[in-house]
Amino acid sequence: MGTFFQIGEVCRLSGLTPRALHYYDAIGLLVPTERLAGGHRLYTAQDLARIEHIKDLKRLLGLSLREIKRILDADHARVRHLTGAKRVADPARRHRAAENALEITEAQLASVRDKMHQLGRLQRQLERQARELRRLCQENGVGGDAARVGGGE
Amino acid sequence: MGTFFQIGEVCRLSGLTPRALHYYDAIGLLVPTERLAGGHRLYTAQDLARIEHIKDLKRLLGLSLREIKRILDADHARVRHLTGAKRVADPARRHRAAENALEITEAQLASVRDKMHQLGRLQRQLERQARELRRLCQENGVGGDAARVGGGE
DNA sequence: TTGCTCCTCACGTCACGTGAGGTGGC
DNA sequence: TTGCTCCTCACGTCACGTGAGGTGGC
Repeated sequence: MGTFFQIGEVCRLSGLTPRALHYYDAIGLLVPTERLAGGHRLYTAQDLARIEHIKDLKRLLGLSLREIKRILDADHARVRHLTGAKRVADPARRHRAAENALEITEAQLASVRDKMHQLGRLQRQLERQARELRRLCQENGVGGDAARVGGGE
Repeated sequence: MGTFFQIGEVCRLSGLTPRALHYYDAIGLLVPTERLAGGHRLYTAQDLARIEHIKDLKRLLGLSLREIKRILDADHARVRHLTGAKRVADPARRHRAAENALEITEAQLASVRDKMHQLGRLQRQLERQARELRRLCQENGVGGDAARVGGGE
């Protein structure tokens, strides 16, 4: 039916290592959709999308794998409750599910904005430092306070 | 002479734990300037500044403590070579030191900008998701496709 | 049979968390 | 003497890294 990827392909596409994927499998964070008789893991395109989500939450927000699992599982469940053919019939419960999902998303957004501010602060600091160093390079390189040594190039 | 901070104060000011500071001391990343006879660590204002730098590089750029140590040590040595009374006499060597420091700073800046872009991408993605969820809340809450259940407040 | 990719132990590492038991100045 | 803060082992944990030895289809 669908197209499957072996673990080697997934590693090339995602930049993760086989060991990391084994670990994600063991803790239930990313269980491959299929397995060959010999035990070889087979991943789908959805699995790849989940991996990208995991990488984002880990590298960009610094969350633990346990927290990431909680968020992704909630997200997945909520999306299935809210849309498509299998969505929850009761509209009140559906409303509650949407509000819950919105809450989680807003929390992540707040975290993202906080990180952006902090990164902005660090950026300005580093830029100031770079300007000062460039000034020092000019001073010592072109019109320094001492004889020129080992000149040109 | 100067004002010293005991480890408890440093923890309240920085948000780190005593164990983390013990560890930073053990690996040589942050060795407190002074020690009491009983072994109690005493930190200076400069030590606190170094801690903030460490926190930034760790939390925002995700560097390992080994990499952070390398950067901070280089930074510290270069600053001392470049400025003040004890600066290196030879202007050619001083120029090289400045260029080296500039290179390290530029590398950090590139990393910061990359992170900002990736965070921006994640932010737009989350905002789109939040908009859709708000739409779903409206649909199910105000003019849904079924009877209203358990209404107001 | 030879490569290649994959597998499962299992021990090592990094950056601490978490008690366990002991010291030292108001 | 009683608290309080601090200390040093030392074992546990999280997220993998790194071989060690074995399986399975072109």
